[in-house]
Amino acid sequence: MMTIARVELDVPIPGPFDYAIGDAAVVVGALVAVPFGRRRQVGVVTALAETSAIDRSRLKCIERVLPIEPLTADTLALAAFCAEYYRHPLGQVLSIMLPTMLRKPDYGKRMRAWEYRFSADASELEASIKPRATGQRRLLQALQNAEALDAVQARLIYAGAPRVLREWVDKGWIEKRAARSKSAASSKISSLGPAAPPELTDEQQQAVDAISNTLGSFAPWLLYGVTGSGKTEVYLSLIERVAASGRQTLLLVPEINLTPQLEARVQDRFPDLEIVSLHSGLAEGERLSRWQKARNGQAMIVLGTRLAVFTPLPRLGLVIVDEEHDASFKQAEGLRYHARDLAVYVAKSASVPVLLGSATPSLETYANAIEKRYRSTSLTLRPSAEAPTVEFIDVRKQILDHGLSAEALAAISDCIGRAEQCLVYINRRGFAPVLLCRACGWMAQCQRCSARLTLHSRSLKLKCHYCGHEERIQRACPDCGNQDLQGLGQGTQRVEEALRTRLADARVLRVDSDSTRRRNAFAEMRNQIRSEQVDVLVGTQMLAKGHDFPKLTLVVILGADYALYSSDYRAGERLFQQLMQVAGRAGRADLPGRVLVQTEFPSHPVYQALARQDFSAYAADLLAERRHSGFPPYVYQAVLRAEAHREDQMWSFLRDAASKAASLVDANVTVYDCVPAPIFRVAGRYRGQLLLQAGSRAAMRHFLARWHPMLITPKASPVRWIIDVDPVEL
DNA sequence: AGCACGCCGACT
DNA sequence: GTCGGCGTGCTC
Repeated sequence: MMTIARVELDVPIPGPFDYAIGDAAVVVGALVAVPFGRRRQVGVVTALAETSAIDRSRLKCIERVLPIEPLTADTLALAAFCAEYYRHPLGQVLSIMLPTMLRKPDYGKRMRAWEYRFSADASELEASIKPRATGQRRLLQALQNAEALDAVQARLIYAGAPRVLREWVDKGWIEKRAARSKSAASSKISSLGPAAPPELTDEQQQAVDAISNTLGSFAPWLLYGVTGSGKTEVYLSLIERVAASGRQTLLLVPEINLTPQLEARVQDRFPDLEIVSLHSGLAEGERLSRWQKARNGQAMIVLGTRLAVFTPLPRLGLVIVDEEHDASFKQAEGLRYHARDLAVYVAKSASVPVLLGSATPSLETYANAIEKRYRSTSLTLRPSAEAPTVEFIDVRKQILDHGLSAEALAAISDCIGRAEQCLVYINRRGFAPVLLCRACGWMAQCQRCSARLTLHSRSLKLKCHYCGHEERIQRACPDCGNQDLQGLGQGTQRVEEALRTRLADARVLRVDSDSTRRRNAFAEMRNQIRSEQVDVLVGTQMLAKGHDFPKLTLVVILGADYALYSSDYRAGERLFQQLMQVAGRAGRADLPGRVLVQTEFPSHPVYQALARQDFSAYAADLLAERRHSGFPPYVYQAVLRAEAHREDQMWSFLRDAASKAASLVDANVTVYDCVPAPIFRVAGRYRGQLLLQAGSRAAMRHFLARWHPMLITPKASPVRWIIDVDPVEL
């Protein structure tokens, strides 16, 4: 008779925690509410046992089993893999995987809706409220205004409402009764009817056939498809086949902004299939209900951002990762998982194919394809358009007007004259990246970070893009008093302003994370662009990804050179991917596209490769270089990142960790030096890092499994640290 | 991470 | 005199 349950909890200390099983029916995978310290938490039962290392008398009892199907062995295995591979506490991994509503100990308890109303004259109640108790007064008012007040509203009006209302009920001033249940408003948008599947091109058909042949077994695929070659059509055809056999497809996309668009397209194509999208912008209840639909097999297509990779899918038939090279598949904090890599794991454990699609595959995936560990298939033709022409504007001997060359301005003006649209791409938001004093060389610097403040002219503020700090623009240099401070360099705001003055009639729209912060702002802008209410777009990364604007024929790229100065060996790869992406925006439909790149280094290999639109040659060069200098994908990396308010504490932690690593004498692992992070200080914390490299994933896992526990101290350390496995940025 | 207990400064 | 700061200690 198993009497003890091992429970994983969302705490940063290593579990599991043992609990006595009362009379509850506890099974492995069950979600349980347990007392923990002075609070209650939801945990996941990972094992049942008869004995515990903890004294029986100290064991607490499981309070309740949440009314939800237990997690399956597959889901638990995925969590365990993540915890082990990414060196993250299992309880926290499980907590990340579950919709937040399931982390509440009272989930599914009969939360009968109560409502309150007066049962007697209000005067006695009114008199009882003390003059300063404003919350209680608001409650009273709400009771007077409405016939009845429900518990949820009451809580919103005043956080202390539950207690106060109980008191008033006890005193007999108000009464509590069950609320009449509101009928759930459900209005499903009816579809226009199935969109006719377009005829596949030969290439598309070949890809679909080849991949279809591997359905039913694990097979990783690279779908290398140039921009505009119709990768999505391949996805849809495959989804159709998979769904026809009663199986689910998991479709991962990089950006939340792309999900509604793709969701609409998929839904149009398959009006009879249940499709759910999962992303971080969802309300909690909504997320839970969609998650349930995925988990009970009702949803045939699950579309989502990286988090969706954790969705339990009982009848999984195919996994697709669109724009697989995109860095946003890698979570940058907490559990630093890579959704693309986990997608491969998920496909493998479900014995289904996984399709990684991109016009500029990551070098990891590309190397796998070249070396035949992955199968590959390509789409090289753009059925809807010719490849854009790429030209360079050498800005070395030019005077620029707010960063714009005369040629670029002329091209933009021409483009507008033809009633076509133009995109000015600059991957920097704000007005100018630096505020400089020409007299003494002072630059506006963030007090808490080793970073310069970016000038935002619209809001008249200086903002730190690392810690979010904002301050008013100084009138004069704090060092020498000079009143003539200048913004140096270009950001989206400055380019926007310059275009507005130079091209007075043009309708200019800026699209960056500042201008799209408002809810729905992005969707509105997209509609404006598509309905041709805009001539010139000024934007960052955000505009580069996957959007199809048929009237867009000219792309002007500014300020790309800065990436060439980066110390990160991946900068070249990322720049190329970005440039290819943004160049791909030009000239779809029947209008030829043109790309103008302003640069000081027109002959740099990255630009030459862009001009030839030749990913494979450039990738081959980069791979040769990586192999030669011993970088990924030929080695596997992990970084120990540490930060502390006191610099010396950060360094001593890192050095100690480095010497512990060295003490493990593992010939398969190289331990590098402790170095400062590229942004040494962020939000008042000093940051440093230690790089490790291993010849194989297994070697790294084995090493980390031994090393990681050595770093965990019994008591809280002033140093915050994390191991980043397979980092995408150093 | 929470959330407690515990021992020293500015205020109803 | 208290309210409240965050140092350190524990959670099956």
